[in-house]
Amino acid sequence: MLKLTKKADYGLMALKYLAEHPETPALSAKDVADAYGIPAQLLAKILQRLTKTGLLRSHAGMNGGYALARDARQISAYEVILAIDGPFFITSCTRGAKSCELTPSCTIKEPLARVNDTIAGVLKSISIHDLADREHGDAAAARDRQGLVTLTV
Amino acid sequence: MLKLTKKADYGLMALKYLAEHPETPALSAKDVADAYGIPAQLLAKILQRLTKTGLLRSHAGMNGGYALARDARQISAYEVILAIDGPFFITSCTRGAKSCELTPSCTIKEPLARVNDTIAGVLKSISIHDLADREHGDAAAARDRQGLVTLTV
DNA sequence: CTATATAGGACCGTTCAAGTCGTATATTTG
DNA sequence: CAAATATACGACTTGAACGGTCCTATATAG
Repeated sequence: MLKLTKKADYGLMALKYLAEHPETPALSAKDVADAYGIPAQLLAKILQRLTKTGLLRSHAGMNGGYALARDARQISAYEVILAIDGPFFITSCTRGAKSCELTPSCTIKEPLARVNDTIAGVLKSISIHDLADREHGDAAAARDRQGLVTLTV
Repeated sequence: MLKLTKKADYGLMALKYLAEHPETPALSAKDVADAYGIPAQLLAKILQRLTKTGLLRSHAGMNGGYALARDARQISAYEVILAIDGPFFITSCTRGAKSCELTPSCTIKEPLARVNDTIAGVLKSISIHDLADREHGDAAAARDRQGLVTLTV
């Protein structure tokens, strides 16, 4: 429980891979799938979804494939997960939902909604660029050393 | 996705309810279930599990039931979720696991493991007491005002 | 002894993630 | 043009996990 779906995992891995190969104009779903040993057809659908939500740009035909629609720094893990898995909520009953099935009995939701927000905040603070090139001495590495994101719950 | 199971939800609600009724020596699973409209048998098994993990103390027979084994301040949401749903990990491949199926292809896991730790940290910082009595002017309310927990990612 | 509880195993239905298949369409290249 | 390569997309299958019920055994208060 509290798991990312494999699709979201695959999506993040694929975007990271694309971010690591900025020289190539486009990489096919098969290219990426082979690189990670992911089912190609499944990854294709994931990338199609990311294209529809505007995170990727696609090009059909030979030598076609996918490329990041924006700079890797401008794409957050949150966006990717949201695009693939849809909105996530820790609790069954959301704060936004007008009425939970157990209303008003479910008094637990308000505090947990804040946990939810915290998680979202963390995911928003992580970019595809952070996932890639973690070994280089850049912002991501600096974050490693002394902690960049500070959240208040 | 990234959802708590209903069982964990129920467990948190039940503990909160117990924390709100410190005067009664014990509340039966049925009492709590009725209070929230939760299936009694299901809740019973959840409470049994929490008893086995030491978060609750049980007493069979008439006027029996469950009571918190510790002060509500000393029981974290993390413990409850862990007891009910087992260890949770954001990614399929854990940092602890010696080899993920995709090793070494899954290069995404390290950054996400830190997200995982962050979430765990947030859940550890929330006690059953925080869930209950949120309206009273205590630590929980103070936390509302200016933020208590500060995490570094 | 009886009513009320916990304890716990067996079982079932539904849902959903994960993956496959098939087909239509676009595009490059020979 | 034709063939090869890709995206686009809907339908389908399979397996596991969640949510929930049922049944039985045991403990205990009155």
